[in-house]
Amino acid sequence: MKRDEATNLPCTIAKATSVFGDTWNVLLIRQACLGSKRFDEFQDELGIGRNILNGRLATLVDEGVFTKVIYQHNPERYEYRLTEKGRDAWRILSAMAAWADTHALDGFPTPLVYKHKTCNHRMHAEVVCSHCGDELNVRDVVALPGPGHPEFKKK
Amino acid sequence: MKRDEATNLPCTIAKATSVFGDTWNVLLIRQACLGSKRFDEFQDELGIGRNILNGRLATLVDEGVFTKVIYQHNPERYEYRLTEKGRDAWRILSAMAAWADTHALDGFPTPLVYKHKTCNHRMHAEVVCSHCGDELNVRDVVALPGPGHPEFKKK
DNA sequence: TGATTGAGTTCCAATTTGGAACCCACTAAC
DNA sequence: GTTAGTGGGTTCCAAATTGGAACTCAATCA
Repeated sequence: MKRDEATNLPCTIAKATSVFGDTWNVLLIRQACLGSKRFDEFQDELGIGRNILNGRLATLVDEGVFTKVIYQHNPERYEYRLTEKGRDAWRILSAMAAWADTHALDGFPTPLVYKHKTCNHRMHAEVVCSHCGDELNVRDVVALPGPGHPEFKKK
Repeated sequence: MKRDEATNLPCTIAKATSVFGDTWNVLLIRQACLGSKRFDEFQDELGIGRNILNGRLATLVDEGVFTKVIYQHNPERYEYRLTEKGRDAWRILSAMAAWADTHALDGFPTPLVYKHKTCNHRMHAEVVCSHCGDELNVRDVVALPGPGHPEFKKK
């Protein structure tokens, strides 16, 4: 099975991997969340090859994460802006940041800290239950077939 | 620049991509969160090639997401269990699930629903500010150089 | 007139995939 | 006591995907 056929598993996470299961995609979304918009900006900041960059931007536009917006005619120049889908991806990225801060830094100090403008405090992301607001742990969660599951009829 | 050199960017998200920036890694962690432990289980459920599977399991053990635990001598058989680092990755996966549920399903019904055993309710993940508890939006967050940032001295 | 900018595209060599077949140490079944 | 699994890999190879460098093209700048 190829990586992208995995998208067909009856699982929303698998669907998400078509966007997030690629380092460059994640980093591009990160840069965009931090304010980048232009081809060359992405290229300079990430050091990604121009051909690769071009391909990734195209798939992300395809996926609806970015839109191409013309900002100059003659010659035509486009910039890449996050859609709402793309902006919401920030939640995943900040969950990654929080995870890596506690688990992947091996004692090194964190390179980036985040501030929430709304409450004006330094913060990190927390992933909580939409019902009770408690932080999630694997062992407290059960997955059940939903209406779109192939075996849902089995009830 | 190669994908894995991106890990050196002064960014925790970039560090996280060494684990999450790969479809198979994400899917393997997903399966493990749902209960899988053995080589053949992973292989059957995901349809991943045995050679690829072997490589991914090795890197995930290396990254400290899984531990190899012997469960039978003669011949030796190992199973792959999530470490705490791996278990905490569930938060990222469930944030992905929530995102894909609202953005990547194109109106199809969701294949999987989640229940929180603690409060006994159907739920989805929400990503919130650790200080005020409000759901995060990109525009409300600023990133600032932290103690580990190369330009921190610039203050 | 000649450089520069912005956004790509083309080419090619090197790496990474994925599939299939093979291996090895045992155990169970006939 | 031979044959058929089982569990966890490894090897081989062809095909796809990378990444780097060079090239294009239209327009502007000095």
